[in-house]
Amino acid sequence: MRINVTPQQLKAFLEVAETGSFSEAATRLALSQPALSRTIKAIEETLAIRLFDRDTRNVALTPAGHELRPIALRIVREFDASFSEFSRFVSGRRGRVVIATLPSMAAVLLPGAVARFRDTRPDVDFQILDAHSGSVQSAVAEGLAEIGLTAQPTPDRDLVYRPLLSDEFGLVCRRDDALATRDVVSWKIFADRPFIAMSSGSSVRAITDAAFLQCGMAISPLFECGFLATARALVDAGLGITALPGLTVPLMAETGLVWRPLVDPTLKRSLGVVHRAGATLAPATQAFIAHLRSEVRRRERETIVGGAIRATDDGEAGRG
Amino acid sequence: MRINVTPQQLKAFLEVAETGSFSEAATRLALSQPALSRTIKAIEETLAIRLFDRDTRNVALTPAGHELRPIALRIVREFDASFSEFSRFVSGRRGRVVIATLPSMAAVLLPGAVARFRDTRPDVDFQILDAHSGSVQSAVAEGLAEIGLTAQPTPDRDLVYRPLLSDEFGLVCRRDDALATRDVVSWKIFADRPFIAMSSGSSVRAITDAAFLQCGMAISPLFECGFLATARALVDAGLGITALPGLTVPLMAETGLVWRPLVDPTLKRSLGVVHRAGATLAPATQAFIAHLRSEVRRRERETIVGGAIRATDDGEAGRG
DNA sequence: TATGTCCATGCGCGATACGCATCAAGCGCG
DNA sequence: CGCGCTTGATGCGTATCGCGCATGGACATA
Repeated sequence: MRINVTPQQLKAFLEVAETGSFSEAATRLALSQPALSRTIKAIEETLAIRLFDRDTRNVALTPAGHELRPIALRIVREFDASFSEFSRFVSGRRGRVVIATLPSMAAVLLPGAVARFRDTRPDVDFQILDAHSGSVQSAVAEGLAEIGLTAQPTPDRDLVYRPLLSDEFGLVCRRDDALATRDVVSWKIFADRPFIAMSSGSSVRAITDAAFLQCGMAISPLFECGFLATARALVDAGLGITALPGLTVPLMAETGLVWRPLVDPTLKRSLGVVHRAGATLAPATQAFIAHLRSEVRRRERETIVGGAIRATDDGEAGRG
Repeated sequence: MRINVTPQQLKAFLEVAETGSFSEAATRLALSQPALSRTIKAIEETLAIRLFDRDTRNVALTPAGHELRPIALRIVREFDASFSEFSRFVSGRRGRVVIATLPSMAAVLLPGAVARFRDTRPDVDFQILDAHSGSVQSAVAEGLAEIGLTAQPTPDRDLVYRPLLSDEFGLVCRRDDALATRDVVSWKIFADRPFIAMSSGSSVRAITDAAFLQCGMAISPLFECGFLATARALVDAGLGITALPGLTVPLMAETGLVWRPLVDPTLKRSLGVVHRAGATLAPATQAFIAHLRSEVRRRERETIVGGAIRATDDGEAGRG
């Protein structure tokens, strides 16, 4: 004899109780009548009590049956409700996405991506922790965030990195700067002009340092900024120029600043998703990553359409 | 693949989640480790999502596992609580006993029986409907009461009657009546003395009518009473004498009335339990019927001990 | 009395669940 | 650095279960 009753059996019991007929209940349950007879018998044996007084003509609940009915109803409903709710989680329609991200991603790519994602999945909540690249990595490693959006991290066997987009570095200067009219600018320009650097530990700084090393230049920064807004303000004030990835362009859209590709060398940072190795991601999170990829593809298409858009507008600005 | 998850499986899931080990959980579940591995795998396939990130060294909940845990806990607890409560019903420790009963049983036998029954089963509630014998029968037949305590009913294929005790008829007169000193009295006495009858439809009246018929006497009642208390008061007032079953003696214990067995013929009414044929009785009700039988046996023992007790006291009066 | 309906049961088959034995992968100790 | 222990996964054989089909028995209706 089975030790416990299953929800299936309770549903069978309820169906018989409701219809007052084994045959009818069996039909509704898509089961043969003999099978249902035995199912009820099995429950009765498990519970050690008769649930229906039945002869060939009538089927009626015993007192025990009456007692069981509300219990079975409650359990079956709870069961169904719980698993239908859980299935919403499984399909990614419900959940919480916790993301650690670089400030540039947080400010530029994420808001629109999250907003559009929630258009179709309003019951997915987000928690966004913005931090510099090192902190992003550790937040993911410690489980504070499920995924991180950051530059390619130092190899770590406990972390998985998958690239999302390539972010090309360019010169940022005032609109009235002579450089503003050039199609491209060489990194060597920083030998002649004051350089405003991002602070150590940021992924941008790592790249600019590498660029100068590659060009054989020893550049001493005029300023070191922790925030893009600071760097932007300094450039705007005419104190110098800087090099920033293209992703940050939208942040300067409303200022008088201009972004021009830097060449010799052309440098890109890889931005992508990190998460713990061996840790399954929540369905909503997986869905969001897929959504991010489509967002990136959309951005790339729009960028290709015309250079004009690239410098003055972007996908985000074009949206309500 | 099984269509639905069983509480068993949820318990297995919770055990693994709690112990963080398949082997340990399998031991606690009294299951082999391979069986548990397959159980978890089955749940994951049913829910179409991975619940544990596991390798040979670590077992950790996935986001879906974290999501499922409180759900599983709630369901399992509800399940266990419901069935442990239900088992109290099955064992007769909880429930409601609805009894239709003759007034004499209601007043004499039942109070003590119910009180003692509830000493050991405090969670069994009682509903007692007192009515005359015909009403008792119909109350049971209509399902208003689960069982009836009444005189043997007219045969009815929808009702089952099982005798509980034999209730001998006796004379009821004032203590200062000459009859009070007799050991026994003949029914013929009613030819010479005013007779106070119970109203038609009562089981007592049916017997007294039969007695007079058997003795070839045509007795016209002085009064017809619906209630025993009325008959008692009339006898007490010296307006006549009456014949009542021994069970009603305790009701007269505090009055100046005396009960003496009536002979020629010795008449007894059979009192017992009726219930609907084919209707399973609730466990608490069955237990109460069994308890009633033991109560009756106890009464009979006490009655046998001495006639003195019979006339002036009874089992009920001896109880605090 | 004949017939139809309804629940129970015998029977056989396919699916399931389990334990045993074994495998593959990591960790720890010597 | 390798051996052994531990742990979860998997192949395999067996016992049990759950189901449908066919049938039986009881009752109501005509």
